[in-house]
Amino acid sequence: MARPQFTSPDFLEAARALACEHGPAAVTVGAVIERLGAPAGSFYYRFASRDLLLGELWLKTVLAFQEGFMAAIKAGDGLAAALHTPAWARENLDDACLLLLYRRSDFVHGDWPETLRSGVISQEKSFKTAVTQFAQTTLGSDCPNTLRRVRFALVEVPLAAVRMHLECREAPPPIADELIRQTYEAVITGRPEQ
Amino acid sequence: MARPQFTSPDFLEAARALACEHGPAAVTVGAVIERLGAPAGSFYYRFASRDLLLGELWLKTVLAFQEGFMAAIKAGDGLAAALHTPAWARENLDDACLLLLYRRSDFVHGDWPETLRSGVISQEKSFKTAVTQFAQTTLGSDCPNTLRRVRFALVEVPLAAVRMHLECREAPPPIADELIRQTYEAVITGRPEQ
DNA sequence: GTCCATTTAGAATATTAGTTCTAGAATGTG
DNA sequence: CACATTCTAGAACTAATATTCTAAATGGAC
Repeated sequence: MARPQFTSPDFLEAARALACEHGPAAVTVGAVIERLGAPAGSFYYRFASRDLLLGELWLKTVLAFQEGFMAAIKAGDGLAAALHTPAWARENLDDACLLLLYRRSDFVHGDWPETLRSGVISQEKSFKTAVTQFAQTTLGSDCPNTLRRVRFALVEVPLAAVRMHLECREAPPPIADELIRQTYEAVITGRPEQ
Repeated sequence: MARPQFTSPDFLEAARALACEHGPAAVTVGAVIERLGAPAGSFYYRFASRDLLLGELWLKTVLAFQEGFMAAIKAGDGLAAALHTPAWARENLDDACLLLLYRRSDFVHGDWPETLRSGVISQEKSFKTAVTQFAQTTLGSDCPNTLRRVRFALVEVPLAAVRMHLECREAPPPIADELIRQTYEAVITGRPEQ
């Protein structure tokens, strides 16, 4: 059998480079194969479609990100979970640009390919249950407003604090962590009952 | 002279509707003229290019948003400026979806058309000087970290608090304001010196 | 060495979208 | 009632992109 010259990871890596430099829209099949010097046939031998490539790229990246977040939140350490965003972004600048600067729908519009659907659903689910569990055990409630509060402090604010730096392709500076921490204390620690 | 049947505002309005429902990428010339029942020629009689249409749409919307923000910040009321985002989003749900859910570069990639460039530059400039002035007069400093802090509390956090609701095309609920206020107090009011 | 699955190779095809072009209709003005 | 200007009309053109297809090269197994 012929020796594989262009493997799936090769294509994913090329796609990642293009996505974090110019956004997911720049990840055209043409651009990917040109970057790799591969023919179109080799690409379609590995991936049934462009959607599948971008879907795999996104899913792989979000799962890598979520790993540390889930560990912290399951340990009951909400502040560590909030600070995971800048920390992970520093360690994985390219992946962070790709994941945190764009929306999931920029990678896959509409319906996800059958193959990836279960992966995305389980990713969403495990995230939601972890947040709910944290709200319940740490704040003693999982009413909508408490969940909203947790999501704000653990997800939205860290993302907001980090975004402008990622837009310059720079690692988030220490002030980002400080802002996240202060917000966390005001919004979560400050009111453990409501 | 022939009576105008399809005016510039007509095209802008159709583009706005498409953009806030399906994102700026869905604003194709074909979709716009189909929505209006206009021929392609009429569109290009009003707009030199698709870029110009999307550029005008974005600029018009951002200026409408900025109006209230600038009024509050120039009055020295930082909290009011921060709360302007959810307030404006409630009053202008469609415009908010368009403006706050996407990035400027989703509307115009790369260079802006000559006609709009000065408008965009002056918009950026007036925003920056207002923020700097606020930092100086209210916090007594305009060092990078103070500016970062102000930008966080007045722009990034309000945006983060509002985004998930806009994604469902819903008005931000009161809890959004509460989170913005608590963050503002922790990050700005709480430390008027550093 | 022949055979076969694997993989490369890239030309051909299809679709979508932006833009241009030419012809003609509408309407205020002289 | 011409006539010039403004605008409509939509076919035609161009470029980019995803995808398919057929042929051939590769390299291990028998």
